[in-house]
Amino acid sequence: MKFADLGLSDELLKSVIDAGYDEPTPIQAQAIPSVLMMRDIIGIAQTGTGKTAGFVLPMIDILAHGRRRALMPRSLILEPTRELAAQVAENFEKYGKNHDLKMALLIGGVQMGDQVKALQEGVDVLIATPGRLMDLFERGKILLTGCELLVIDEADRMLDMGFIPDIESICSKLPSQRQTLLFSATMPPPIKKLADRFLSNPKSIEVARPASTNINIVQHKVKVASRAKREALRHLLRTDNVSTAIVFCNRKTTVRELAKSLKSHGFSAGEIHGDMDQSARNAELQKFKDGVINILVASDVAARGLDVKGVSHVFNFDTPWHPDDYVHRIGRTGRGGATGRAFTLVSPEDAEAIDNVEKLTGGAIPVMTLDIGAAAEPDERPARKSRDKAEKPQRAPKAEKAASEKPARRKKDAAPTAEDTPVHTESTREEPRRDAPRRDDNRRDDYRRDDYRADAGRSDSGRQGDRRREYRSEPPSPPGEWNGPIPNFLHVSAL
DNA sequence: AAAAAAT
Repeated sequence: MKFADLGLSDELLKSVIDAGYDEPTPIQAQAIPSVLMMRDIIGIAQTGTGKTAGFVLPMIDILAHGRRRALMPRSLILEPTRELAAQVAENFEKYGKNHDLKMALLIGGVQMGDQVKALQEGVDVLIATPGRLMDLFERGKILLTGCELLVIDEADRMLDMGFIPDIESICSKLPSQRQTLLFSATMPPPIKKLADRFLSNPKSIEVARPASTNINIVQHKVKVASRAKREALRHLLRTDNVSTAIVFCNRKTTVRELAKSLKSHGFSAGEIHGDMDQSARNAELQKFKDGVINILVASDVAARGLDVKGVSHVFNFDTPWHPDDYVHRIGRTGRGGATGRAFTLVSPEDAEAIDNVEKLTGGAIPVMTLDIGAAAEPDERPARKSRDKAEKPQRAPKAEKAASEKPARRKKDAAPTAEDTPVHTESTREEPRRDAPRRDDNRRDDYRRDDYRADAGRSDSGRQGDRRREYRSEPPSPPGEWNGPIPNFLHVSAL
């Protein structure tokens, strides 16, 4: 399958080829012809699957016909974060260079003046985060009645962020005669409901199972006492052939402190999180893209969709609370067919979270132990379960495990791991058959955690808080499996 | 337990 077979115009094909692409990704191959036929689409796809070009390319051809008018954008793309919106705008610029199309990027954190001016001059494409779009709409700076093409990107993320009421309100301002494309990595009931309400006879396109991880990413979890995390990270940064890395933390404060610490240890690091103003965020991201720094310490503002070429490593300094975020974070590496490496530093506090991640992704992540000193004196409690002991032989853990354990269930997980994992790798779990039901359990948990009512807005957080408490009051799961003495620190040699 | 998004 070639791009030339998808029905795109010649001049558009030229920009695609100039950008270095020849073969469409699966989602592009499926989405582009349908979008060109003006179908509504529900696309279930992770970021990194080429989803953006999947809608940007056909949109350019659709918009090539017709005229733009002041204040009346002809199409609208909604994105959950400013960075994502900016990225989609870059795509439009790249692929639309042979077309006379105007776009406006409507995001918060920047002056409204230029945005208003662009709207007054007339735009073909509006790329927006919901907040700023609503703001401008309420100020009467936009008319959405001419907007006959709508893209709702990362819908599940929008849901997480409480944007669904905004989305509904925006949808109701658009003409009912329009084409709507909805993309989401997962399809929880509220998103399905949204799709039922605002899409007509949509074509479903699914390219990757939700929450599956890219086969090009070699994953490890590194057991480490929480106070040894920084040292473990530095060790990995120095020894694992890191060219460019994103280090994710769960808290903005951790991001700040870690970035500072890395710098003081001589690393070329920067930071990005939501407490920084937009220009600082942009500047750090640009430094990272330009190679001025090669380590970006980030909050989950950068977890989804961020597309920086050539990120060799993703480190999870903390295991994300929400297992979906794990998939998104590590998806920042291994892009475009390259091989990436993802390390998750797992301290006892991360035990429950990593457990949820493994349930979601359907496979135990291989464990790696480091031979760094600080990790050898962790603050753990004695082992509690016999299973734990069985999994912590002092010697040759691998051989023993290999005999007793079934291979990872999904080949795609097993393949890169087997060939690329250092010798000192073991698997911590032996319950493969429970995978399927537990995955379902986990998903139900997801639904319980968030408030999915259509009218749930940010002002409704009290209710959400109640639910969270309810969720958390369930019986606590046992502490981390490796709370017992950490096994000998096997030397990890050639990584 | 967090983060994000309008100011």
